[in-house]
Amino acid sequence: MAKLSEILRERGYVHQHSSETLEEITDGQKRTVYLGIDPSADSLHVGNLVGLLALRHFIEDGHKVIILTGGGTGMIGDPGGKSEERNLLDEETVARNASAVAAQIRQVFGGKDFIEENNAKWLSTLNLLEFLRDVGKHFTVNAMIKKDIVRDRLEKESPISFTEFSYSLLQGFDYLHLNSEYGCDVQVGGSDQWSNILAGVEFVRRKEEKSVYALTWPLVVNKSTGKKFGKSEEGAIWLDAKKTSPFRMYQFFLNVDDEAVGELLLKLTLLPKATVDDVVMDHAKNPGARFAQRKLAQEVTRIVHGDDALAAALTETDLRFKKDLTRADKDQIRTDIEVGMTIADVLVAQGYAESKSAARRLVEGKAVKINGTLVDDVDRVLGKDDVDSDGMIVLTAGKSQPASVLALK
RNA sequence: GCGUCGGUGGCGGAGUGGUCAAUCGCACUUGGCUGUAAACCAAGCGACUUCGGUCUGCGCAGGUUCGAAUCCUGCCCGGCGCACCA
Repeated sequence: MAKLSEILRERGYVHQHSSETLEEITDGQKRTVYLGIDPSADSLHVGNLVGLLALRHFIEDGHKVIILTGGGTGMIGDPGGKSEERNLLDEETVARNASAVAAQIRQVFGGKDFIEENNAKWLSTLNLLEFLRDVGKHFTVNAMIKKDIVRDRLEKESPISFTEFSYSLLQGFDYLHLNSEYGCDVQVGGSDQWSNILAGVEFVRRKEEKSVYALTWPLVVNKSTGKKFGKSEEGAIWLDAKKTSPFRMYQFFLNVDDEAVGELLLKLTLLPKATVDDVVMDHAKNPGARFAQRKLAQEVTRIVHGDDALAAALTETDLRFKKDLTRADKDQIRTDIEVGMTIADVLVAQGYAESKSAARRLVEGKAVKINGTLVDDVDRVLGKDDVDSDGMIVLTAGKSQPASVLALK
C-alpha cells in the first residue's frame, strides 16, 4: 500500500506542515489528528469535503481522527476572511448545528470510526483567571498583531474585538486539551487556518514540552473567478439534501469547468490517482462529452448522499434535460398546478424566479419556453391550449435550469 | 468624556438639496457562441403594476423644505486623536 505521505501529495492535499518533512507526520507512528469544524450553519457545504476526504485517508492509514465541533469558539467567531465582526451564536443553535454536521461527517467517512468532540465542553467552564495565567501568558500580543488576518483588520481600520482577537488562544487551548485527553498530536485545516494552528502547536510545545504538528491543505479556489470553491449562484452547495438536493449537487459538479475538474477528482473523490489520470485523459479526447465532470458528479454525490440518491439524481438529470420526453417520462417528474395560474405565478412557484418582477425579466430575456415555444407574455394564464398531446406542459426557464413538467389539476 | 471623520444595494466604492431605484467595478441572472464548459459579446440586476405608473429604500428616530441619500436635531454603531484611569 502506498504511503500516506504519497497519497496526500499526489492528491494535492498538502500545503504546509510544521515539521521538516511531511513523512514525519504521516508515515511514522500512528497519530491522532484533529480537525476543527465551525458550527455556524446546520450543514457542511462542498468546500468542507476537501478536508474530510483528506482525513479519510488518514483513517484508512490507521490514524485516529477527532472532529472537533467549535461549539465554544463558534459562539465567538474566527476573524479569518471576514471583514466584519461576526454575529454570536447561541448555545442551542450551536448544539443543533453540531449534531447535524456530525451526521454528515459520518456519512462522508463511510462508516469509519472517529472521535467526536465539542469544545463547548471545556471552554464554557473555563475560569478567566486560570485561562489568563495558563494560556494567555504563553501568547504575546506582539506576535498576534502580526498575523495577516489581524493586521489586515488593523490596517483597514476595520474593528476587531478582543473576543475575535482571542480566538487563536482558544484554539490553542483546544489543542492542548485534545493532546492531554487523547494524545492528539496533529491538527489539520485549510491553509487559511495555518497561523491559528501553528499558534496552537507552539503553545503545546511551550506548555507541555511536547512536539505536536500542524498540517494544512490548499484552499480550493475557482481559477476563473478567484473565489473560494463551494459557492454557486444561489450560495453554497450544502451537503444537507434538504438544503441542496442531490440532483442540484450533481448538476453543480456536472457544470464544473474543464480547468478544475482534474483537481476536484483528486480532492473530492476516493478514486485512485491512476483512475483519475485515465478519466482526465479520456476527457481530453472529447471534452464536450463532459466525461470527467460526469465521473466527478457521480462520485461526489455518492459519497455524500449514497447510491440511491445518486441513482435518483441521474434519472432526474436524464429526464429534466432530455429533448423528447415520452409520456412515461413526463409522468415521473410532473407537478400538478392549479388552474388559473399565470406564467409568472408558475415561474415563481417552480423556483425559477424569486418574484414576479424576476419572472418578467426572464420572459423579456427570452429565457422561458413552453413546450419548446418561446413565451412572450408573462401574465397569460396557463390553460388547456398550452397542453401538449400528452396533456402536459413542459416548462423551461434558462437552458442550464432543469425543465418542469406541469399538469393542470 | 472632549474633538474629529465616517455608517449607501451581496461586496467594494461614487454621490453631498431636485434630472437618484441611486455613476462605476466585482459577483449574479438571461440571451448569443459552445459542450448543461471557459473566454468573449449583449441585455438585465428593490417590489408591485391594468405597463400609464405606484410603493419601499442610502445606520435609527424625528424635523426643515414644494422636494432630502444629500441640510438640521437626537440617538445607535465604528475609526482616529486627546484626556482620564490602570
